[in-house]
Amino acid sequence: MAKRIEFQVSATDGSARRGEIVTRHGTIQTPVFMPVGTLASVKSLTTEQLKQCGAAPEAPNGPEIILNNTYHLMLRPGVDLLEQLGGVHRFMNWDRAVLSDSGGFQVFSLSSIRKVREEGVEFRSHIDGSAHFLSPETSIDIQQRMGVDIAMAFDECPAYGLSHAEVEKSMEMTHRWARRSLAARTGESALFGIVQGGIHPDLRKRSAEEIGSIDFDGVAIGGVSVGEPKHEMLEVMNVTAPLLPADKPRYLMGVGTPEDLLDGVAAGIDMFDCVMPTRNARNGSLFTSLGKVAIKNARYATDQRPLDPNCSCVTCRTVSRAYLRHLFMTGEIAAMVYNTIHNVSFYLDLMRGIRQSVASKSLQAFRDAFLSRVVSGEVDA
RNA sequence: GGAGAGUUGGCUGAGCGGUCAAAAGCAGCAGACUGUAAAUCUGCCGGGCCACGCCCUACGAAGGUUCGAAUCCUCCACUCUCCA
Repeated sequence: MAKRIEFQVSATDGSARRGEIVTRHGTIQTPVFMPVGTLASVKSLTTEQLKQCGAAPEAPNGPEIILNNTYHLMLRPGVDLLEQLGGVHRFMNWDRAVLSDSGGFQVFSLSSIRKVREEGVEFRSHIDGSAHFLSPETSIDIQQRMGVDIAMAFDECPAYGLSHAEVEKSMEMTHRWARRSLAARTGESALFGIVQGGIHPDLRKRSAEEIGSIDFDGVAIGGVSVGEPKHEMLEVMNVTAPLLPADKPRYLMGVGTPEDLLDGVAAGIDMFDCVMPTRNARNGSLFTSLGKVAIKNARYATDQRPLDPNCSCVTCRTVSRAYLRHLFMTGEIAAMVYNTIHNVSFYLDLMRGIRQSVASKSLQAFRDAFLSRVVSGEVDA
C-alpha cells in the first residue's frame, strides 16, 4: 500500500517549520489551522461557504483540512449510514482532507456520562442516554469506515488538576491504547498518536518518547486546553514539541487563540485545531487584525466601517459593523454565518502569514507586528 | 345606565400587612468561550454615595388606618370585560 500521507519540511525558522502534507484529498500547507466540523459540518456554514473562507481572491480559498468527531458522528448519523453513503467526504461534499478526533476528548468533556476501563470507554449518549462503547479498536474502525484521511489514536484526555500519580496511570493506559490503535488500523487512513502526561514535564517526556517510538504517521500533543492556565499549556508545548520526531507532522490538539498559534509554530508545531473561531463567532466574539470585537457592544450600533479593515473576506468586503451588530442582536441566522466566515477567514489568513514568515525566516518579526497591532486597541479608532 | 375586573420598575407579569428596591421572563449593558452536550454560559440591570453597607425616590393620584402598607379603608383619575 502506498504511504497514507507524505510529510515534507521545506523551510525552518528556529524551531518553526514550513512544510506540506500530501493526502489522498489534496496537499496541506503547514503550519495549518484545521477548523472544527464536529458533526461533518463547520457550524453555521455550508460546505460551499466554508470554501469561500480566506482572503486571497485569486487563490483557492477555504481550509485544506477540517476536523470531525468520531463520538458525535457515531451517534448521528451512525457509522453504518456514513459508510453506506460513501464516507464523510462524499456525505458533506467535501473533497479536501479530513482529520477525525477519536472520541478521546469526549472522555474528558463528557466525563459525567462515561465510564473508563482498560478495555475502553462506556458512554451514555448525551442525546438519548443509550449506551455506546468506544475502544481503540472500535474508534479506529469507525474512523476508517468514515474514510478520513487522518485518524487519531483513541486516548484518555485527563482533566486538569489530577495528581501526578493519576495522570501517570492515565498516560500509561493511553500508551497501551496507542499500540492497540495502531494494531487496529488496517485501512487507508493515516494514524496519529497522542502524547499525554498532563502538566508534568517528566510524564510529557516519557510520553513523547513512547508515542514517538511507535510507527505513527504523525504525533499529537493532547491533554491541553482543558482548563489549565496559559503558562502551563505553553510549558507543556515547549517541553514536548522538541522531543517529537522531526520527520512527522506535529499536531497540538485543541489550540488555540491567535497568539497560541504563533507560539505553537515557534515551538515547532505543524497542525492546530480549535473551536474558538467558530464558537466565538456564533457568540459574537470576532477576531480582527486590530484586536477582539464583541459585535454586540453598543458602540458598533452606528459603525459603518467593515469589521476588519485589513480583511478581505466576504463579511468584511460586503457588510458593516452596524449591520453585523443588528443581525446579532436580533438573532438572525445570517449573523452566525457572517461571523463564522470572518473568524475562519481570519484564522486561515493568519496561518498563511505565519507560513510566509517561516519561509522567509521572519516569524519573530511577524509575531511582534501582529501582537503590537492587536494590543494597540485601535479597533474603535 | 347596570355588574364586575384592573392600574407594579423600559415591556410582559408575580406579590395581597413586616423577611420588598419588589419574583420570573423579555429587552438593555457588559464579560467569558481553546481535540464543540454551546446560536451557549455568567454578571449587572430605580438613583446616589467615603459602596460587601448606608441614604433618597418608588408599586396610577390624594388622603387615611397601623409601630409598619405595593398589600387594608376612602375618594379621584384612567383601562378592560359582560349586561342593557
